[in-house]
Amino acid sequence: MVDSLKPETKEVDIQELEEQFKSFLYAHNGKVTNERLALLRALYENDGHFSVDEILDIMKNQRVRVSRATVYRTLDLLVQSGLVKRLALEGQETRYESALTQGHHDHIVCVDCHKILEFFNPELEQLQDTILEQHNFQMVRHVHQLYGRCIDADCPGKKVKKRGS
Amino acid sequence: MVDSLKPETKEVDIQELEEQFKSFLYAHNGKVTNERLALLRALYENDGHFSVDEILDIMKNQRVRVSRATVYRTLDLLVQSGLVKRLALEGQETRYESALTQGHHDHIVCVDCHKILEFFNPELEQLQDTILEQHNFQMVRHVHQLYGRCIDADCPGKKVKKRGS
DNA sequence: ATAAGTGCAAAAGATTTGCAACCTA
DNA sequence: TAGGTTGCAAATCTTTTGCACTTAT
Repeated sequence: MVDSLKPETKEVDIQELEEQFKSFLYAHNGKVTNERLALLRALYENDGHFSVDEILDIMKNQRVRVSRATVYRTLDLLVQSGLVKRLALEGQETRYESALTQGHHDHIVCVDCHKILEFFNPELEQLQDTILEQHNFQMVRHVHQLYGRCIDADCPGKKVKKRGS
Repeated sequence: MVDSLKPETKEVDIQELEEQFKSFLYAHNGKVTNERLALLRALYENDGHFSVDEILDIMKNQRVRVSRATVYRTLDLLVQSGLVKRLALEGQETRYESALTQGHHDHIVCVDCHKILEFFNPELEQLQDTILEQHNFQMVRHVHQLYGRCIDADCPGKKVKKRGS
């Protein structure tokens, strides 16, 4: 029986996350700055997959002054620390999401409206491990994205179809 | 029973491919030029996953004069026509491969030496269809890449390990 | 002839980097 | 105070585009 679950959702404590990030920084000779903590919070207090521009907007709305360069540099740190995941989708900018609010998952993307859904399927995960093993590889990570057309009424793709152009 | 096959290999006739491409061009008000045919041949007479730079090198070696802009423009046409596949791998340039010498397949990539292997697993394909269906999406395509470390002796990742750095 | 293709150089978009001023520890 | 961090602007890198010239049909 095939079941594609939504990834499990976890309660995360921002305080605890900050501690984790601080530990990471300490271990890497890094310093704890307002910009860094604010970016961590921006990604965890908002739910979604954000582009760098969107992150800059979020922070601006929260009256946090930060440069684009610092956002890029900090995102690298957050990804290295494992607290944030980088999502390279085809045909759009790189996006970032909190890594600990959800269990591991992959993505479904609508090619018309760019909506992003998440899925998790244990069978799939198992199959991937087996395949890599068969080829004598040690798994590091995987990229798995399903691109399709959603059936939502407000999806631009749908509208175009109706006009029959 | 899990079996991750190598994708089936097909014999392709370059002449026939050229006809296919010409038909595509004709149907799109496009013209048949030397540059376009040469690029089609470059990708089919060489086996691999090539970056734009590599394609330019191949063509230069074959004494075909073509500009980078034309390569980009022609690759778009070839991808649209279905004769060539575009491969967006993380951390490296976009690559292109012939689409008809092999059946559908996905990729395994070594994060150390960037070696690319191909695999095909029917169960995996089936699972993906089911998942997309469950989420009310119409499948368009998918991106599936397994990143790992290969065990080959000449892989740079291996060498680093030996020194124990 | 005429619409489309080509090369070139400039433009665009995303990300990285050098550097002087500025903070954390 | 010493070394890491920040912002800014300049630099990179990849891909796209405007335009005058050339070619396929």
